[in-house]
Amino acid sequence: MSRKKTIDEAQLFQETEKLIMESGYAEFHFKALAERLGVARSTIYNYYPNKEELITSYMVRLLERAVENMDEAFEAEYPVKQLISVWSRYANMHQMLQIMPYINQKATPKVEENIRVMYTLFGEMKSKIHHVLKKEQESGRIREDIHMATMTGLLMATVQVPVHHNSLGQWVDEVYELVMNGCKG
Amino acid sequence: MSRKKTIDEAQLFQETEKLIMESGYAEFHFKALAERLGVARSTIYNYYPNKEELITSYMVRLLERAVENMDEAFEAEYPVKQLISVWSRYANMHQMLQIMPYINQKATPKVEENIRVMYTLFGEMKSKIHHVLKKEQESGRIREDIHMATMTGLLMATVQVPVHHNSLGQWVDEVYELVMNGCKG
Amino acid sequence: MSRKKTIDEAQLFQETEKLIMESGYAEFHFKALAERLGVARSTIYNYYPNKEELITSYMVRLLERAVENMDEAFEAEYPVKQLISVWSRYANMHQMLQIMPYINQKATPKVEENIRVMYTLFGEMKSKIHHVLKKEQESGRIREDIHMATMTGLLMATVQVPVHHNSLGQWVDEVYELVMNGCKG
Amino acid sequence: MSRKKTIDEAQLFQETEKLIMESGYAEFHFKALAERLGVARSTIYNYYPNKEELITSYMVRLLERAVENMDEAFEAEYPVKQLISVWSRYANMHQMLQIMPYINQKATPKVEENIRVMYTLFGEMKSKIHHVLKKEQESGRIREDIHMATMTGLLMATVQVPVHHNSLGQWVDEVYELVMNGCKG
DNA sequence: CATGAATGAGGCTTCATTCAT
DNA sequence: GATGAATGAAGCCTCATTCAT
Repeated sequence: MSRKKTIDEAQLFQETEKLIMESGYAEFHFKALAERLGVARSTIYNYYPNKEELITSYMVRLLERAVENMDEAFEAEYPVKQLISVWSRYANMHQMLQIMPYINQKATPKVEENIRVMYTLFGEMKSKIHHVLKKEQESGRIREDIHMATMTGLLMATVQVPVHHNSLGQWVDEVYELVMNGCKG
Repeated sequence: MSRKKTIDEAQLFQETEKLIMESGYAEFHFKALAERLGVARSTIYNYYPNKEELITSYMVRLLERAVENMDEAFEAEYPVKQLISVWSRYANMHQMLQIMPYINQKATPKVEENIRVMYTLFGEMKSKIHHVLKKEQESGRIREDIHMATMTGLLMATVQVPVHHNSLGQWVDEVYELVMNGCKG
Repeated sequence: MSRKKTIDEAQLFQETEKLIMESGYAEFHFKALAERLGVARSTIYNYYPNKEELITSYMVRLLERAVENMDEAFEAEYPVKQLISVWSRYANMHQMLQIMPYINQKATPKVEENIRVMYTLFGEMKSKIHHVLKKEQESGRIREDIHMATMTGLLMATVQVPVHHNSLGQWVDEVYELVMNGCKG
Repeated sequence: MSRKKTIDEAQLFQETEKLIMESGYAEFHFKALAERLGVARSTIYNYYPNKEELITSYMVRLLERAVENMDEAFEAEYPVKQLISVWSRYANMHQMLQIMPYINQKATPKVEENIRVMYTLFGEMKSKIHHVLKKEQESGRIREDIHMATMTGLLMATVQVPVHHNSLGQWVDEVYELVMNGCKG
């Protein structure tokens, strides 16, 4: 009946991510996006009515997946290590979240909703980490004399530790080792 | 007619920082800045020829101070703790550095130079941390089986750990404790 | 996939009128029209090649009917009253004509023709009113010391008098009374 | 101190009026306006933040003047004639008011306020006409058997009667004669 | 015919920046 | 130096319209 699509949401999200990771949010326009996708700028408006909705929709999806993946930690042998591992796979998510203050959060109702959803997901995420740590405390594998919030914070901050080594696996090993046993010689 | 209001660099930097900390780089315009300073927009151009130069100059100065302060760590009793402490006082610097990708880095030669200087300063900073850690390793207070870069990274990442507790002092204590001895129970 | 909804000119005109009466010409898009008709926007192009042709065609038809109805006045007992009565039934036409300045009159040859036809019909209309008044003058029921154009104009302007009372009939009675005998006490 | 202005509000209003009278509201853009004024489009934004504010501000001023002028009628020898006369001088106002439905009335708070003010002024206007008619009724110069609203409406509608004759004075004479004494022969 | 997809033209706005005083 | 005025570049967005299926 109608022409076949030349782009789809997957491509849209993919280029959105690439664009932001490469050049930051300041360079994220529909103009640039359209150029990369090889379509007219207005075409994108047939998919998303403005850039805020596109980017927040993308971020929601990203967060959703991360939250799901986090469940792996519950069944893993070394839950904390698993957390770090999952978390590291979402390094880009961390960067994406960093741009949230730059988003015009009142653009449209849909945007506001997306933002709300993101906060909810973010809360879930923290809560899952919390649960994992709590369980570990109960089995005596994690100390109890430090505020949970600090430990959670440290764990989440590890995503910022640069990956200098051969493999992500090695990175995870080292970071896990440090987080668990500290730097002391 | 004209009130002949005068501004100086100190005010300029101060409002620049406030503006960015409050609303992020996206809200950092000469328009907004001029309003806060109570001068005409064009007046700012008598001091800085464009916004990139202003902001990068400000950041250079900030970094310089931080690098200087870092030297305290060399003489401290607990050098690593001191590092964390200094570092935490520059939380805003961390946020400022985060906006670097949003800056049009090719604006003018002066901007490019500022960026270069910043990278140099950043290198110095890492190097100082490196030295501190190295010295600690030599005196056996820090382990040697983990890549230095990972430890440095973790240390620098701690600035992201949120401060939930009463005092910054307590925060430093807890983070230091975790960094040194880990989470293990 | 496609529901194969069909539309006809009658629906098209009906929704056109409703749309314009409710929201004015500024809100008259094929986008809105298509939504109300429950068809794809592009479907309308199978009937009318652009919005100017659609709207001018609609207006031509409206005017044609009004002109026809005006003939009733010739046979009526009180021709002037009949005129006012017919005229009042075309209040919406009056509103439609008001949007003419907003139409891009050079859109297509067909549009230009429609506009021409409208002017012709409008002329006919005036001429019919003129004839009615003339005949009334001849039978001495209407004064002769006022320019015919002014009287015609006043008659046509009455359509703007708001209808505050119970019935349209009452409105016609009052306006007719005023037009014939004036406000004088 | 600063450059001298190349345009002022008066010119802005004047061209606004001309533009709308000539081409209708659809052709009223800052682009067209800027061309006529011989300035850059963005310059106009230094005066009015959007077209709705400009146009509604203009209309408010127009209405204000009309309302003021209406007071002449109270002191005039033939108040109703005076009303028609004043009213006719504001023929353009009538056209301007016609475009109100096309204005995006929620553009900004200022626009909303302007609209409110306009309604207030419009109410004042009707009320003044009402008073004049009432006073005339009391002195027996105007009939009492017709709804006031209808007479007010007719009076206000006269602005639509086209001016075919030499002078506006003549037009006023004829229309006044008709309004007072009617068409009857 | 009906449709959904793509597009271009055109209008809206915001700011950084330049300039005359 | 300080200022207010003007401007251009750049991004946003909406529709009418075309086109392949």
